[in-house]
Amino acid sequence: MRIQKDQVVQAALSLLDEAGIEGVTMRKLAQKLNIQAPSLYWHFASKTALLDGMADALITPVARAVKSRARWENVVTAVASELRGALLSRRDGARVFAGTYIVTENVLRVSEAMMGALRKAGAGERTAAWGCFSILHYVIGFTMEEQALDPRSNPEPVDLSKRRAHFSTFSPAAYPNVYAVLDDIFEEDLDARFLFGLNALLAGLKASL
Amino acid sequence: MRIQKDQVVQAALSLLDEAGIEGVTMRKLAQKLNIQAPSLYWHFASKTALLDGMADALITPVARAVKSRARWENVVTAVASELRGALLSRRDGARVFAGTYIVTENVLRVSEAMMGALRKAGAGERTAAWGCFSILHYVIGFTMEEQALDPRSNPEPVDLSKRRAHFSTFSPAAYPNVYAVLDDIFEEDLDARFLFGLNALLAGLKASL
DNA sequence: GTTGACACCCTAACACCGTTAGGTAAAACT
DNA sequence: AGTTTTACCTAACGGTGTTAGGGTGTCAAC
Repeated sequence: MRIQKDQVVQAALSLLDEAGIEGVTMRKLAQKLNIQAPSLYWHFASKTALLDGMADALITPVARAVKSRARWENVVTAVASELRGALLSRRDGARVFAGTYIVTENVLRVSEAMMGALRKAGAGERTAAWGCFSILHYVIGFTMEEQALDPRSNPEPVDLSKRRAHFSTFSPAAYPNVYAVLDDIFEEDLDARFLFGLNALLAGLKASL
Repeated sequence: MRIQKDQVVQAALSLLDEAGIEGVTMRKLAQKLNIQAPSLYWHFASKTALLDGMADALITPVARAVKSRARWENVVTAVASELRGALLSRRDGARVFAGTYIVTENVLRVSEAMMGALRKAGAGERTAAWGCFSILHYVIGFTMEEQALDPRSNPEPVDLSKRRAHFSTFSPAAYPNVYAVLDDIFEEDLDARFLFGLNALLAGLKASL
């Protein structure tokens, strides 16, 4: 065995960081591994399968060491934050993950940790299942948008003043409420914004126990 | 004017329904309009610009007739549901929307409606702004996943029994909580699931007013 | 010690992609 | 009538995922 599947995935993730999701091509990846592009098809049936492998590798660290002793809210928050962190750890990571639909041991482990916490909190089957998915959807949606605005992902970083200037091309009279909260729309503390929504979701779920 | 920008977008959306997001190519779109592919560049500077136009057209109907007289929770729920409906109205609609980052009148109108409702409920600037985005992220995350499993989007519809069978390849002992709530994971009433998460989020926001 | 299987990689090529350069006919404006 | 603008054209470039079919080294079995 000269090259293993896992090495290909690692090289692909490294390429992802360098070139972004659009720059991950079979030829460039092959070049990184000092082989020819068609040889990659020995390891992966298709590029989609490769992206699935990348997505799976991306979330491998999540919920690895989940301490179920903690209070259930803290467990859920920790897992959600770890997932966000994992997606953010690579350029376009959220896009890669959202673009695939995989059911692997890693995905199950994350779900298990979250559903376990919810059930421990006294949630019924339905509340645990749907609540878990609601949280995951929020995390993915948030992180995708967060990363789309990340300067690292964008060829030319969108600076804040330009975005505000673009907003000014619209009539303030037509969108009074948007203008009223403009400062908070452009707030850059994304950790705080993430936790705000997550806590709201969590509080809502807690109320329906 | 033989062909207007709007006609191109409409044809592109029609092509999207027929061929999916991967099937939307400049050549196929040109064929649909009885012109040659490079001519499309007269109307759009790039394919990305075209996709932006498609995303914008997709959400045009949302929050068109929002009755701000209603109770604020109902306004938020209505706008969120309309957004989900708009994304679901076209094959891969959520993927198209999530793949772009646009700030247009249509986007502002949706935000305005939602933030207006939140502020009317007594939310501070920050709660209104961040709460609005939390809801939008949830809607997009949910709808993306919903549509990824939609038989219409998938070449070969993933049937339920196969997905359950795939789950059985994993050890129930390792994932007891997942197995305990399996019936609810596979519940097919997606309207109910959507509203479940939305209501939780809404309840959480209400508590922090 | 030869044979065969298998793992891993190769070259060549196909059909398709987004995009650019440069030209052309018709319509609109002055 | 002359000029500009609009809306299209052909030809072509460099890139994409993927397939077909062939090679070469390693390692076990006879």
